[in-house]
Amino acid sequence: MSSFNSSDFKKKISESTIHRLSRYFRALESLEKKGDETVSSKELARSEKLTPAQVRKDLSFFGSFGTRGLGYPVIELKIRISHILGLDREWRIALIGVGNIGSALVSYKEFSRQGFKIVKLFDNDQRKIGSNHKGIVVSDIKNLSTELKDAGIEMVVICVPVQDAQYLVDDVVKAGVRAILNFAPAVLKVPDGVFLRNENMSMELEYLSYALVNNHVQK
Amino acid sequence: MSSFNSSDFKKKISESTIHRLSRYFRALESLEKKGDETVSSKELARSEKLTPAQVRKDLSFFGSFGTRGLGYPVIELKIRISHILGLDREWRIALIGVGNIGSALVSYKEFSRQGFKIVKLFDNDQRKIGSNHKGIVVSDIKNLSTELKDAGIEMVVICVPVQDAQYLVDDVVKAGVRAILNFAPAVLKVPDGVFLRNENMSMELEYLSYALVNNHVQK
DNA sequence: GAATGTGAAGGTTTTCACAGCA
DNA sequence: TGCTGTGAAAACCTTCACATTC
Repeated sequence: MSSFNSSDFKKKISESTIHRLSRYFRALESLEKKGDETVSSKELARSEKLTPAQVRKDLSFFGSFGTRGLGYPVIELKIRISHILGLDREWRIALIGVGNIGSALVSYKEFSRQGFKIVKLFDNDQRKIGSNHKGIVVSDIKNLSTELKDAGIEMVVICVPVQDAQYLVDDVVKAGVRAILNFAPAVLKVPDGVFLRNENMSMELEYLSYALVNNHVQK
Repeated sequence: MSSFNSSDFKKKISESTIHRLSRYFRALESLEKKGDETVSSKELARSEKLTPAQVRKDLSFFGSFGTRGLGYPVIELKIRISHILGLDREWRIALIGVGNIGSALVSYKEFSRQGFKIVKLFDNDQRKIGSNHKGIVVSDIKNLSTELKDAGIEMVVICVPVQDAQYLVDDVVKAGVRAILNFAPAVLKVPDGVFLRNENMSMELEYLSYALVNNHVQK
């Protein structure tokens, strides 16, 4: 990029900051349930095992939400963060690959609670096509492109074997979807402007294995 | 810690480096399958979307595995990394909470392929206790402590509702287990010397939501 | 007095760039 | 010549410390 004007300038916010916002959001939900009206950076930090300065810095990237001497208003801050993260709306999601992991995710309450609504399922297995999971009928992967468009799908979750992942991602991108969550242990290519995140459930077990073998000192 | 001698001195290796080792390991498995005998940091980097310098630096923390002018020997490097990560052995794992996610994980091939063997299941639901998942009979959570010890369990995977997670972790720690993978969206406390990792599947969807809403430029 | 918001300091991770070796 | 191994530089992220505000 050789030039920019003030409207397309945006300070790069780190991935860690965004992940911590998710955590603050959850902490605030539980404070709201408890009936707390305000919370200090110190309290928020303690509940998430962070430093107060970290909490304040993270929030300061997006505005000044607190009151000096008092702290942050729980409900308002929750609303602000939900807006920043795009959690103040519903997302229409399709899930491809209704195997072990896939069908577990269809029933995963945490997704729907946060506004992530799985509304379409796809598979290539004739025995699965037409079957019903939590009220959603599994579609044939053949009709992927048109059905993704017709259903107004904005995000796709990929739960297929590793060898099928790349060509499915290609199809999904062709259908105009710009956000993909991939559970297959594969490094996938997507064009610029498409957001891809990977969820690798073995990785954390491998970290534990490393920690035990090396008696690694936990930070 | 107020003093150390050379034998317990260990340079702190970053979490990111360990996670990248997992990725190199998988890449090497696939290179081995392809029959490649050597690989350069450049090739490894490209396949994982990293820089060659990053690959070399990561590996250099653990030794000099390559040959100048040539690259790294695929099979030997794979063996070395598997040893560093503790993947050259089997781990005996218990899974607590045989719900959606829990029962999907029991059948998750990637775990067993990597030497993570789920050998015990626990639940507190009478309808589940005694039932059979992939050849493993679900035990009553009441007998957790003795059964964990008798089975020689080294790692525990927690897939229970958020409100049950902390006291179960406490019991697991009391039973002498030092590595825990937690799928509940809770911030759990463990004493020093116990390794806890969290797997939060909503977090990456939230990141995608943030990216779409802010049209965040992907790095 | 209490707690935010934020430049500056400090620390960590990544990248650069090149000496050294096959 | 080609590619590793690695100090040094650059980039990035976290923490400090304090002026500011309620």
